[in-house]
Amino acid sequence: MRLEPQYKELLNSALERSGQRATKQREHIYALLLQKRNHPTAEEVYVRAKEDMPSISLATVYNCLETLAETKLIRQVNFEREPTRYCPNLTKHAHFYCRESGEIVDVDLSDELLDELMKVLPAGFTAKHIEISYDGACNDCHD
Amino acid sequence: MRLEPQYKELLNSALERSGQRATKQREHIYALLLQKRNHPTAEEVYVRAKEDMPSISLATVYNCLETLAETKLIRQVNFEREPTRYCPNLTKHAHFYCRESGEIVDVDLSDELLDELMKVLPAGFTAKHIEISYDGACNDCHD
DNA sequence: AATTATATTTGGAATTATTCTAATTATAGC
DNA sequence: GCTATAATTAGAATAATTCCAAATATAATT
Repeated sequence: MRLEPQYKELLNSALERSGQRATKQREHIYALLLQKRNHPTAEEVYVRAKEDMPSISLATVYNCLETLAETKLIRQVNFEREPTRYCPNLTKHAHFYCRESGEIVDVDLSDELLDELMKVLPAGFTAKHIEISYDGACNDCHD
Repeated sequence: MRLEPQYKELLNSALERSGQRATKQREHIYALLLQKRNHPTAEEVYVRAKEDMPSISLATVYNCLETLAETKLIRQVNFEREPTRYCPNLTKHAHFYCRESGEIVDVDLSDELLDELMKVLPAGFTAKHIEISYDGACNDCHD
């Protein structure tokens, strides 16, 4: 697995900005998230990471995911009663979870819609973050 | 603690509809969620439930919360890396979580806004449920 | 009101996801 | 290359939740 130059640059500058070091493990995990964007859990990332880096540990996978999330290179995605999943799509989007096929799909959100969502907050409240999760049936699983 | 007649009615018919029995424990837990609407975790519900019903077990608290959620008398509320919380407000609303004070506030959502959120889904996708969570600073904790 | 079938509760063990810990190893700056 | 410090590692610990099998309660029937 290869991390494309523009992403390598992005990773290095994000790490440097936050005073953290570039390591093989961080690069590898970032690369595999970018390469197959299927919202894997930490456990799934671990399995995939070991294919090319058999000595990596689960604790390191958690550490790397934490670091990448902290530096805003990836996002955490949560669904009810599910382990946390990880997503390298940095555009403004929500997630749709099809409980039948298990598939998770990114749903783009316009700035206007996000603005409207901010406007419904009570006076004096400011949100740093909105998480929007849909769940239902995807087009392969209409019921 | 007393469950008001209209809620007792609501509980009994919901249980009957789904072929489940009315029990002291279910009634008690429903009553305490209605009485203090602060989005407690299962553990917090357990502590409060024991005040008036010392013999209740944690497993039962989980069972009752599960039953109440299944029958749509309460909703589960999830925040990143937090235990599930429970909410008896059945109107359409989102949740705002103030990480500083720990307070969770209901945010009413109009049907129009929910409609717009449904419209941004890709063709062929139908959502049974949308969960919207804000997090930031509440009016007591502006930063 | 007793009997019975079945649902529910209970305490504890098991599981799952995640975090912590202390020793080893790697990195970046000199 | 040396040194200081950060990151990785394996395994233990924790937190939240679910599972299990025995005891109990409920609702329906006699």
